[in-house]
Amino acid sequence: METKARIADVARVAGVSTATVSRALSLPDRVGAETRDKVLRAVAQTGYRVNSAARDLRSRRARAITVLVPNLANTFFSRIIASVQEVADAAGLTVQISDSMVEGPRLHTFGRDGRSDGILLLDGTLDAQTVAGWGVPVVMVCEWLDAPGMPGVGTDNVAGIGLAVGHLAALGHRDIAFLGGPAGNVLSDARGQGYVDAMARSGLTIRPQDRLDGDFTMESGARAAHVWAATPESATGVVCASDESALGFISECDRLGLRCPDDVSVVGFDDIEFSDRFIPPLTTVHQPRAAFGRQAAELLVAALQNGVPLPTQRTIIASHLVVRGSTARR
Amino acid sequence: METKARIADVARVAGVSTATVSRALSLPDRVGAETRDKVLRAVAQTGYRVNSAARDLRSRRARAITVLVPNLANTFFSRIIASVQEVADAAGLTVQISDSMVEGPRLHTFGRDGRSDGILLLDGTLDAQTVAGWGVPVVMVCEWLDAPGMPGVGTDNVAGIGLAVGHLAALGHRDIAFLGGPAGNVLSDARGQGYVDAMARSGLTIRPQDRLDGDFTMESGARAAHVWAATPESATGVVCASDESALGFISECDRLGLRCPDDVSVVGFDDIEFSDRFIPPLTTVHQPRAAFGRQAAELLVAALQNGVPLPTQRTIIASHLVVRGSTARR
DNA sequence: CTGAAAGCGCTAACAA
DNA sequence: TTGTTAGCGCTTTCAG
Repeated sequence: METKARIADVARVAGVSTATVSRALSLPDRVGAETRDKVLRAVAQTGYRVNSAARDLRSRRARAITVLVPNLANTFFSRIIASVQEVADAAGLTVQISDSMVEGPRLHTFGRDGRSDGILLLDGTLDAQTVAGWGVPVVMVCEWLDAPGMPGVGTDNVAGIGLAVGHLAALGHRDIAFLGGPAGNVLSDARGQGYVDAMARSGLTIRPQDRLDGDFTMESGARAAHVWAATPESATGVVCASDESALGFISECDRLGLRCPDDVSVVGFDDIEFSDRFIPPLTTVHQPRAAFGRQAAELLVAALQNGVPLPTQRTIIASHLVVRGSTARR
Repeated sequence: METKARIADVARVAGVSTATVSRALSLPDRVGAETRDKVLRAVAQTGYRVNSAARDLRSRRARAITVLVPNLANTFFSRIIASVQEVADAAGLTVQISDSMVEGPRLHTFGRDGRSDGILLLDGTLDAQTVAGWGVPVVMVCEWLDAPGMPGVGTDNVAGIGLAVGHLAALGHRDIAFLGGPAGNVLSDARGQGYVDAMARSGLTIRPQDRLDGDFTMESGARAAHVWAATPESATGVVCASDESALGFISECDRLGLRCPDDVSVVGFDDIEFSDRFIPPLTTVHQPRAAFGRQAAELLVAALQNGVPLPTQRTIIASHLVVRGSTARR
């Protein structure tokens, strides 16, 4: 039960060969019931655990998948990861979570280092060539790369923002601003496009001052609040590219003496846990994060375990608007 | 540059032995400059990456540490993990993040499976014997186990709550309630004790209705708000065992038409990012999360790489009160 | 400073 | 159903 029992120790105690121990543990069906019991007893007695380095090396697979997240502090990701864990657990796979914002060389070792058999990538800012170089199946979640043919799961961001703009327009808002995400980010671009499309569709005009810069963070939302408040004839409704920036915006407005939704209506995007508990509760575009994680993980697991080919395009899961207290009739 | 170059391929291209390639990569000093260049060129040309399964097996170490977190959705943990990453990166170690809430058997394989050399444990609810069975160095962060002699990094929770109670008392509050954490949790217990101690120290009495049940979550805070609001002569100030529960409490009060801090003063514990942006901004006990992560990681890395023995007790890092807008004079 | 050779602990063929 | 036999790809003595 002590330091480190190896498979040979178990074999000796059970009175069988190491191959039989190995089989009893990973392919219980291919071993006699009696033998299996003997082995399991020996395992318990010796406290044996397989050494995965040895197993991975020999079997050329790690029985693990890696989830690459750009920013663990972003609460948006945690719910996704939770459902990935569920699916992976059910399939007998270990989940490793890693930061995709690592410096140069290490970024290239994912997959190739033999530590995981597949990757769930939640970061759309990586170089497509780097990703291709990983040499293991990759499924994108939420974000995506420019590279064509990559499997992914996410929502229709253009349509999502359309919901938000439509809601504000229906409430009588004519001047609707957009608090964007970081430049170059695929989500920012799509959501920005959704704003343009939806404004046109509603017959509304976008004025220069209606474009507010942001980067998804609360701080950027707070900064945008200052810009917005200092603008003459500023918009009466603001659609934000993320919940966090929306919360930052409302919070800073409050400090400036401007109330939401009395002085300004604000819509977020994501529906993170805090949004429902904010004061006022945030009207936002809900993203089915659990479904993202589950579907992406299922795709990857099927590819890994049953050789099911990965799709060559994104799977789109619809978002919907959750109307709460941060928006009001103009 | 293709599928999978092995060390032998690099050796052939460079015209040296595999042993030399290995040395050139991990012990550059013990190899001639010219040879090293040849090898590095061959590595670049072949696109070689070491197979860590093979390396880990042979060298009997994984060059990785595991961070075990009970709940990734809790934003409290992310800042801690970020600084762990920094320290580990600097030491050339990989960080693996895993969920400590996994079911039975898998819980026993951490450390013993050869996938990591040490563990940072952020969950105080695990069985001490299970942890001991991991067979690798473990450092607790924030929470701790009953087992004596375990190294850990955290704050003085009793003192922290004392700060909160003292603040409310100084503001003239006489009836101060405590919204607790989950029963049996070490943090809950310590913070509950801090409440009892501080109330006594301030000469204040704890009435039965001043004890509000919670479990650190926003929802539990919201439930407590109902209980509190329905109580006659309810407390004028509430100290909460976590920021999330404090936010839930304030939010639900607001829905009940009760304003913070006008109708009730609320103090949180943790100082998560959202607290500063809540309306009102939350007065709370700040926990130095980055320092927790950094110190714990440094302890572990020193033990792993330089054989520095781990301390046999917790390292305490002081918390401090951040006064914001959720508390007011009675 | 470099090469040859021997495994790390395990699983996958291949036999029996 | 079980055992025997080879390695998986790498690092590490041990020589030279």
